Amino acid sequence: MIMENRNFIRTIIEEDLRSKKHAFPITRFPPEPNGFLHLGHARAILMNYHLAMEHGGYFNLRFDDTNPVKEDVLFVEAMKEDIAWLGCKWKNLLYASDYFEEMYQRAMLLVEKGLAYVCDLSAEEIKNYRGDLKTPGQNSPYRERSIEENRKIFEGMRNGEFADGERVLRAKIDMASPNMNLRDPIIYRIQRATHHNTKDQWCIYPMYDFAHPLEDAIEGITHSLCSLEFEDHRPIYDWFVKHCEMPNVPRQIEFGKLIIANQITGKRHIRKLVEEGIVEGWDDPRLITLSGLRRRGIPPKAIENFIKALGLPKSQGETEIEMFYEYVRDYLSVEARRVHGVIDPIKVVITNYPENQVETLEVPYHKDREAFGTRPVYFGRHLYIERDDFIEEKPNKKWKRLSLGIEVRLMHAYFIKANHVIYDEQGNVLEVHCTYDPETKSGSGFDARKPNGNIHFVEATTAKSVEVRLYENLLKQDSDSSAAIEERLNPSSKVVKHGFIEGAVSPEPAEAFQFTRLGYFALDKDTKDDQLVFNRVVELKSSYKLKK
RNA sequence: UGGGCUAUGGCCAAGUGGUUAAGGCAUCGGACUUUGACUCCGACAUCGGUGGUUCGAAUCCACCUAGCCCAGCCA
Repeated sequence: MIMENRNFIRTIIEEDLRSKKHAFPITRFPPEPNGFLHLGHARAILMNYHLAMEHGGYFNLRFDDTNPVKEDVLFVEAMKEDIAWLGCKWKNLLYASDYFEEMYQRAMLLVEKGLAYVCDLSAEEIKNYRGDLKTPGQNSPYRERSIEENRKIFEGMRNGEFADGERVLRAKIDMASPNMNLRDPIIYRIQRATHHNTKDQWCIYPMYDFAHPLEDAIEGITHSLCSLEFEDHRPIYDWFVKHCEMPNVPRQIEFGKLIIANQITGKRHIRKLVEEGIVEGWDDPRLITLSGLRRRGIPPKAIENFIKALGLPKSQGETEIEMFYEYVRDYLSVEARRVHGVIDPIKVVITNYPENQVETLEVPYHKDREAFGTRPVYFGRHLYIERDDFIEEKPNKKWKRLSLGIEVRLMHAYFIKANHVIYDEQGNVLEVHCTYDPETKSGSGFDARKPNGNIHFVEATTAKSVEVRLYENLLKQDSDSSAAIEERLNPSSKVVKHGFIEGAVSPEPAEAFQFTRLGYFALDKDTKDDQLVFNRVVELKSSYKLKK
């Protein structure tokens, strides 16, 4: 796979390079540090990064921290970790707050040019003067203040002479514009709050529409990518770059953000789930936050492949999570070591195998990746197999597993035949007594009989006990997206099982293994010395349709 | 007639006047298989609608329809 779609932004960049408009592209990812990044953000991060790198340019990480009341260093650290994890290396780590002085000076330039004025209207009044979608706005009575007066008051704003919300600085554009963003947008507001970077140095903070184009221009960003809802802001973006006389002229280009169907990404919603204990934190493996995906064991490269396959459209769709999982499988299929694990065990006793004897078989970690080496797999009288792999009576000709009187191959070991079943008081299968045929040892070339399928197993006396967390989608499959989240929750989104894995395997943190025939599993951070804990990353696909 | 944007198979998405309308996911067949996985073959759309321009249109024009965004001193 790993098919990368063409996209219109790449075309624009290549044209700009060909026409010598730019020598190389400079992009940026400009998050506001006010929450956690999720899979949707991965499109913006990876596309900005790769589009720049592919064309010999570079990529900046810039925190758009212009609103201290919503932001926190906690989030900047988390975001840095997530972005680095995705493999995106920023050339410069920057903060909008680094430019507060220059922004102030540029705003003053606007004042000097008669293009900005201090407005004393209250928030409520400004709203009323703005008109609505179909009605033009009215000019503020303060719109024609003298340049001298504006300069003085704006200085006063900076110096803390006014209360929060008492005055704002506005750009003088057009109160009758059909584009609401051009109706004399506010560019500075007074807000006494301690900023995570600049502390109490400022009591006025620039608004996004003013700050963002300046940030881009200051850094020499060539292509400023953002999502569709900012299309209406492009005229004002260009207006500020021009009238603030910025030497570099970045170009804003909008694309459709990545939305994954049937997932929870809203900060409010996730916070609520966390507070109510429905999920275990922002990094719960059922969430598609980047930290959740990381904890679950999703390889970052799989995210990159997925994002590249999706492309960068100008339209706005909703992608099914299954497509993402397929890219995870695609990657892990090649990269994950294989190991036998039994998640819902039943005991098998090989009655013709000596007690207290265990033999060792050398088995490759991946049959197509010799470099992965081999591991010792043990075989003995006492084994575990998957409960689903045994049914007393073979149900139909398609059944390729163990049944009474039926012979299957234990992968990498021997053929066994089931002879007898022992039940517990409730009538559940407790043990299956089998016999093995020493002639059928794997690798011996035995081909006199064909087994009724191949199943995996774990030798009981050497096995490591593991806790396995099986995840399903947090929300029910076709849940009505207009319904309340509480009603859409999938009650079996997390199921904990206790099973066994091969004794000789030592899992590395964050490494995803394939548990043969079951799926991919990675060690969770809850793992303790005496208890391995695995998360199921994704199941294997199966064309087996006789599920109960 | 506020403004801006989008519309290609169940989902994602290429395509910018001449292609049998890429590719991926899903689905359905089949081959292979010591993972019912992987891999491999094969099947699977006339491009929101209607008119028009053209020798020729998903690609140009007109009208229509549907959806999304904009009235924070949020980003």
